[in-house]
Amino acid sequence: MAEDWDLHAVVRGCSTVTSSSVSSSSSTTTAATSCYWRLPEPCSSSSSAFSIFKGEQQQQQQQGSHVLSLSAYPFEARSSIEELHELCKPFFSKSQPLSPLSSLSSSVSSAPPKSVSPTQQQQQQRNKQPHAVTTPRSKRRKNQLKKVCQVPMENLSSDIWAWRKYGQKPIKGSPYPRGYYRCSSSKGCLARKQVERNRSDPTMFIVTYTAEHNHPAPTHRNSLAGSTRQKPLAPQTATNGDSDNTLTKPSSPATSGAEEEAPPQGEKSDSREEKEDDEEEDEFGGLSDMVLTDDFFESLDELSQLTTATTSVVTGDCFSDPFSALAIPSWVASGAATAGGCR
DNA sequence: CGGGTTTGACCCGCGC
DNA sequence: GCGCGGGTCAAACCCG
Repeated sequence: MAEDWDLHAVVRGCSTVTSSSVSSSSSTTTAATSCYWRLPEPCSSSSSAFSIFKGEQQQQQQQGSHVLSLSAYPFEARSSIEELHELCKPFFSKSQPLSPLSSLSSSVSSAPPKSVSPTQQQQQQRNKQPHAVTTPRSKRRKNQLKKVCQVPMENLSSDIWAWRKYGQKPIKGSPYPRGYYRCSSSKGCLARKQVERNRSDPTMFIVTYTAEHNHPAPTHRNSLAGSTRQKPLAPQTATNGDSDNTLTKPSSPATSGAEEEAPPQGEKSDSREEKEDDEEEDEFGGLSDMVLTDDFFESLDELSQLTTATTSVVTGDCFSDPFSALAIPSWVASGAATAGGCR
């Protein structure tokens, strides 16, 4: 299994937004990050949404996803977010009175409230982990609302949360394995994320967020300082013998991959880190709290539908993923930053 | 020692 | 009903 691109590293974000990046519009391919909600049920109109991205995304769109084109640096538009938040209010009430956490699980909870079946009991017994209790396996795949983002390699894993990898699987039809991460900031946090390389565009990664954080974003990315280790290329790569993988990935991609092949940005981010670190705290401290509600996303989704044609770009920028603040390849500094305790 | 990654096994949902 | 594929678990191991 030892896949080529081990997402081993904690995909942790030290994302910070450099003001210089503002200029990046959604149209820039390299820096652009796209996100969209993937709904359990295909939305008939979704296909008309944004066809900004190619390949897989289009496929996903066809599957009923809403695509928001996002700047790689969503937080740039912080002020706009507030505005949008305001704009969204009407939709909030309109869409549904969801309580936090409800939307993501809403689709799940919306399922007929069947009593716990024997199998579920088994599962719950088996699943001792906190999240398992709240998200019985039997339902886990049912109607899960997911947020899918396309993230360029540079921005990969640059979100503010600390993620712990709990699994990796080869995906059929894709040369690249998919890494499974869960939030390690808080034990009870249900947030999960999947990182997968875009087959059609290896430079892009598809990050899928599931569930939401039930805790404030870590003010310091070093909540797990020192835990991220830099994996030695040698040993692992030996097993990477996979033709596919080696082929597509000279060095390893993905989060950790990025870590390994990050050189170009490494130095930059290193220096960048320091100054950005400061920003990071206020940048994310408040923002994440503000934005990270399902209601918000829920309504955003709706909003995106409503405003699709007209304000796609705007919404995109603002609604980029609070989960995955994109900016600094923290992985680059995974060693430096995390080891240094982030400062 | 605490926390992360790796990886094989297990379980479940879904399509046929 | 069956098989496949995906998602999760958890033991083993590694690192700071």
